[in-house]
Amino acid sequence: MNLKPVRTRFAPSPTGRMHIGNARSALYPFLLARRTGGTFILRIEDTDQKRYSPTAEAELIEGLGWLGIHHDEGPDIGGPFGPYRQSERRAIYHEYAWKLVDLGHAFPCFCTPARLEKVRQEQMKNKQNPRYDGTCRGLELGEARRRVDAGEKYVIRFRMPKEGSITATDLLRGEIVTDNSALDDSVLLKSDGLPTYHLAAMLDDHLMEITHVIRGSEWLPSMPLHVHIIRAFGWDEPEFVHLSVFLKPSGKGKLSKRDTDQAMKDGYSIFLGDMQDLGYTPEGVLNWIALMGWGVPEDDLLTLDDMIARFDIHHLTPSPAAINFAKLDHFNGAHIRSFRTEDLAARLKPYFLRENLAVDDATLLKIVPLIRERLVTLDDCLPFAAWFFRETVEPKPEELVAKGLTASQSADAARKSLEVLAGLPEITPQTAEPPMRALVERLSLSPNQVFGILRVAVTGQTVSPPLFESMEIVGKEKVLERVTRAIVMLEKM
RNA sequence: GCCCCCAUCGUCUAGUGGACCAGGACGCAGCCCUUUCAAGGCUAAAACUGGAGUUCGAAUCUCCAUGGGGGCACCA
Repeated sequence: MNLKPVRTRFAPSPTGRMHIGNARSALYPFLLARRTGGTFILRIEDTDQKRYSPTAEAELIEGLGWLGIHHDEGPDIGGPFGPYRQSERRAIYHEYAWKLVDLGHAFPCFCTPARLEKVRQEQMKNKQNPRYDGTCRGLELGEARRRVDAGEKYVIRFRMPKEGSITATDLLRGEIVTDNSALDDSVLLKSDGLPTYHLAAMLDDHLMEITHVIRGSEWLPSMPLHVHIIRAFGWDEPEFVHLSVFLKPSGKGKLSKRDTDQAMKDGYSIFLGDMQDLGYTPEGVLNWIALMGWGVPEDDLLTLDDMIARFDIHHLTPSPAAINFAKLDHFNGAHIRSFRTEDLAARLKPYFLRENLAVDDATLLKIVPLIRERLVTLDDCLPFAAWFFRETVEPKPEELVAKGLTASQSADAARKSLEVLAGLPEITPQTAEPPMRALVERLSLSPNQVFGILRVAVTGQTVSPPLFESMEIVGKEKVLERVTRAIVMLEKM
């Protein structure tokens, strides 16, 4: 792999919520930049004032920060190639668009949207390809300038050659040859003075000295146009890499609103903003999205640093990938298991606080090792451990009855257990487990039965962290109190 | 309608003409461990879309078909 420092960029348009597709489009260029000791840039492509969403940019930056994908230059931190927000680069686009006119590669166009729409309808009706009909293409430049100066509304279109073909190269797919006759006189500068993506992105990538353009495959069909624009200026084009799209879990089609709604019902989401609430970690999410479209040999449990060390653009795959939430869960759980106790405790704490539980750090630190390997998402700490932070537990009477025993038999087992536990100086796995096992033996019952009764009595639930470890944390006094109460409940049944 | 891209287990993928009766991971099933739930260990089932060609030899190269995806805006 060529390790010359690259300059890459993530160039989202702030129009909606940040999702895993965006995240991956940021991840790969980031990895390439870090891998080569290069530079990763954030550029905001806000040239569509109709679709602009003021909260989107903040969400984008927040999402990147959460994942640990930090940019070296961007609208929030500046840099030598700014501004990094396209709406602030108006003058540049204007200048270069007219430069292209002067070079003969573009022309001003005065056609009204209404007329163009009519032409398009006509063409569709005649089963022709919808495209610009060339009305202003032959306009004399002096005349065109006069009309512009007179204040007439205009756009600037690229003057696409009528003949010949163009060869564009995608790093993952190789050379793609396109007949120019299949290409259109696309608009470069809109009548509001702002550029279209085609002009803005090519210009900025050149001006910001981007060496590798890594973007979604929805841009593949317009790559020939982009290469035309770049060459019209006399520049060399960067390396292009078009990432495959994410498909819905079934693999049939891309994700729709309906699919994302369904995912949310199942406790999943593709939006970064939701994923944190759902208990996903940046490590898990990153690992998940990184491996959709990147074939990493051997171990696939990767941290960001692992990814940087192994990233190779040639191992990206061009085919679409169906998302698989089960795999997200796997990676999330695996990363959680790898966290140090203090780290995991700190990450879990907000989820307890969210439920208004009185978490104290010392207790939390003791709980973490007990629940660590049981967590798939961070908020799974609640069903396992929320009860530790409540004054009392509320066992269901029927759950106190052990399998295969009656209520009074269960009460009896509980009474005998209470005697054993009460006789201990303190309850720890070391002190309590041997005598309790001996008791089980003496009663000719199974550990499952007796420990089950105690589990429900002490934790209030049938599923919990290991029993004796939990008892140690809760403390002898509360354990005896709760077992006593359970006996009363059983006797009343 | 036209243009472009893609195609290996259910899913993500390894594989760049012989080392492939196709490897890994997730999921699924079974077993082991086990006080619940997990985690962990072991085992199993599971794929080269189809057809022509090139070649001594093809998952790998070519063509066609099929399927899937994307695009054809004064949106990105």
